[in-house]
Amino acid sequence: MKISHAAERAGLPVKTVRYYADIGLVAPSDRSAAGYRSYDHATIQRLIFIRRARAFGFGISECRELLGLYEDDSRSSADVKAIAKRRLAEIEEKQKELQYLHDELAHLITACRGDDRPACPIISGLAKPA
Amino acid sequence: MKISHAAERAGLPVKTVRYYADIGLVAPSDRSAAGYRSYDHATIQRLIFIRRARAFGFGISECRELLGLYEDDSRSSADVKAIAKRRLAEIEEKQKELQYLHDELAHLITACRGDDRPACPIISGLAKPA
DNA sequence: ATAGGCTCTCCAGTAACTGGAAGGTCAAGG
DNA sequence: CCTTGACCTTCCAGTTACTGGAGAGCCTAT
Repeated sequence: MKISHAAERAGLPVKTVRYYADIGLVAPSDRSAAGYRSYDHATIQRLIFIRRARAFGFGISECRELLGLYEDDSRSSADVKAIAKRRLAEIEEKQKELQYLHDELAHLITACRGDDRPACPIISGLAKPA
Repeated sequence: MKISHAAERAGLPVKTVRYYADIGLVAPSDRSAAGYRSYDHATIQRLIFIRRARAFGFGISECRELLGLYEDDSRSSADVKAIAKRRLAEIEEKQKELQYLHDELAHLITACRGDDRPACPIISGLAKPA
């Protein structure tokens, strides 16, 4: 299967599939005589796996780790769980941050009349000290 | 006031202050004979404004817009409110996304026994179709 | 006079792609 | 047989918002 087909199956842009090959994340299963990348079923599965892991916010290096575990039939589920838990903690951290931003910004917006006069609590709020 | 002093007052790394000067976001108020950047009170206020806006997640180009409004005494508060609202919507979008990720990942983690056996719902969950 | 602590500019690298240019390959149609 | 068009290839540059480092200049104190 040539790259555009494989990319479509995996739900990724062609450019990205090529990129993953370049950085050695998912190598094509073969190359045609003309040098065309060729992808078989297992390789496409790997691409799908990566797409989903990325969608979960795992970075490329974490994807590499996870892919290793995915391919390794003798892995322990504890290894995977550890990585996932780390990621979950990061997500929760980010959620707290966002909640804080949200509340403060919403507060400023509520305080702003939004008319054609210059007085604006948003601007003053941003200009404040630390 | 030389750059390190100004950076400290503004709560930014020196490198960043120099960077902001390079991209024309906050120019130093003056240059010494030796070419040293020099920052006065108003300029430092601008740096602080930017730091806070960045902390709110506004991108550099939005900061540029906001800074323009900050400096413009004849601005309407409506202009500022519009930008802030856009940003708030983005934050809320991101929050929904994160919530979804959080729940799905937490679900997978709960389902995983985390022992030394290979069976792992996290891995299978990531490998699943679309 | 020299040591240290500033400062300057410029270059390169980060994460994870994305876009584009220049050129090779392949099947179908005229 | 030739051309057209849709593919494919590689490589280079740009994106965001910095950050680190090299090499060199400046300034103050001892």
